[in-house]
Amino acid sequence: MTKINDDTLRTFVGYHLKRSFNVIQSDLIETLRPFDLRMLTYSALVLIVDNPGLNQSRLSQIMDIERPNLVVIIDELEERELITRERVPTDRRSYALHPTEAGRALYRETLDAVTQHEAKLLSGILPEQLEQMIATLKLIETAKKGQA
Amino acid sequence: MTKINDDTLRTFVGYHLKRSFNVIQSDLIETLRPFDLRMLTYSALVLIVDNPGLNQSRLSQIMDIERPNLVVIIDELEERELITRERVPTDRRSYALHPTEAGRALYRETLDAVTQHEAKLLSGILPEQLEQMIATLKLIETAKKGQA
DNA sequence: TAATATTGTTATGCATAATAACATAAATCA
DNA sequence: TGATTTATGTTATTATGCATAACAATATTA
Repeated sequence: MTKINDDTLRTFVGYHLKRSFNVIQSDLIETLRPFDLRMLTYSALVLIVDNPGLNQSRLSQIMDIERPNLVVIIDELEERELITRERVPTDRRSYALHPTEAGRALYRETLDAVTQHEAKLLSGILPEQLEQMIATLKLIETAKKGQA
Repeated sequence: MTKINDDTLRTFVGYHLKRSFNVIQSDLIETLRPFDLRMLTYSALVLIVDNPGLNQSRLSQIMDIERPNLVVIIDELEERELITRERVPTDRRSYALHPTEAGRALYRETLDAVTQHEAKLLSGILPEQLEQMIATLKLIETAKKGQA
């Protein structure tokens, strides 16, 4: 079983990001499965609980997805009665998104589970090291705007 | 335009990884577009050039994708005559994958382009900082195996 | 008031990824 | 050796993530 050489791809930061994200993503998917949530429905739920009243346009912006893709996510959360869509009197085009009590309860449960799973997965890494990495990731996140 | 609060999601390393990877991925997709390559076809091409003779089973392993998903990728590279599938005499089940001269030429072109684009995108970040981050990313990558 | 922009939506397509089932060939084992 | 198990590549199918075009309803602006 000869070892395969991926040195060329290893010269790319994106390759490392992708591979490590895959590890965390797999863990997260398994963590969310018992709650019948996908990554995007979970993210949306958290953001709605933390920002009650926001509309779909703003939510799609912060989630970095196109508005059409958010519709089905909101549909699902609404159908499960985790959130509500409420007409805004001052702008009848948009809906204000609010969590239901069930939504807030699920939020608390999942937050606990996700936090613990990630902590366990990353338990072998020093907190300072993770903090430093996050600082660099933030720089990358804003790199697009920063440069021409 | 009220600012949206994503502090909860910011407590997760995976959230930062995802967002920063999106930035790099967008850049990479644009970089590869002129060469008519997607991320996966590009990765496969690089790995075949760097490891001539490997088979699809091994390639799918290193690429962290299922074998069925690799088939169409290899089909595409073969149809464009960038690689060849050659029967292995000692194991007639598998194919040895080899780059053609055109495949090696495209490899060189794209390697240049991708390297330059990533360097430009990350030009505002100190090399030491990137190196430190990569070291941490490698730890995450192997975290799954490391823990129970 | 007329033209333009925004919000949510439907429809559609592409890319990534996972699983089941299968034919062919190799390896194991009993 | 022959029977069973395993490995490789493949087809088919499905789920998910993500992007664009086009549209109705409403709001904004010129």
